[in-house]
Amino acid sequence: MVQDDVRGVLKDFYESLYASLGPQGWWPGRTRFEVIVGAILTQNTSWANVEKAVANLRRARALSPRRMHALSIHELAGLIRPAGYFNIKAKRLKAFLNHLFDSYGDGPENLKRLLSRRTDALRRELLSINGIGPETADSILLYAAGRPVFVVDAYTKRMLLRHGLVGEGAAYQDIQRLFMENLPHDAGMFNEYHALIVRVGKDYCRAKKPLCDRCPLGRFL
DNA sequence: TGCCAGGCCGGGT
DNA sequence: ACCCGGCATGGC
Repeated sequence: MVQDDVRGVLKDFYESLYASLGPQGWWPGRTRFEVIVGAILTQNTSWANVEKAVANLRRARALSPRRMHALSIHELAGLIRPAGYFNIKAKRLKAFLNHLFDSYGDGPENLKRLLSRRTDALRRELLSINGIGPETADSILLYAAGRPVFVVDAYTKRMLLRHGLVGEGAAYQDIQRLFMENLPHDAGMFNEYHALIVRVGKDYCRAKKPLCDRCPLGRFL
């Protein structure tokens, strides 16, 4: 498939999804810190379970870097239990907070200073934290820092696979490049595009039901 | 009732 | 550079 076809298809997907479902208003979190917490908690986990964990954190007044940092890893694990993998994820949240406070101090501006680094440096820094991989880092870049970075997830890969735009062996970077080399680097559009893909994946499709009637893209997912 | 959900790490080849 | 087992809850 030639480059212009890919470009047109990616653009058509976006327009079809947006036309049928409208703006999704992501990320579903109130603050930048909450976005980061949600990004870690939702790793291989349904958002419904993440919401329960976030509600627990809110009830415990633990949704600020300082308050969460003050919790023991055991207390934190107890609060995020509904999100699954709670021991691992408690460790990952702690790893992020330890990095934040060690490198940017304990002042109220520490998160703001981290998130104002240049995009490529920030991405590498996030990836260096144990528990933050490519998708989590890019979710933070796009949804917490507002950078024009395309977020790739399992739904994205399935969409491209089922439309024959990539092969089974396609890596995260391959898929991200496909979007970023063929679309304008517009954070608002990348925001909606990823959110729309997830919306369709969640509401209209199943992993073992490749073809789904009612899907805005016809054969999508 | 098993399968799946908005991944990532660590150890092994 | 891949490949794989482990991590865990809740909804359908």
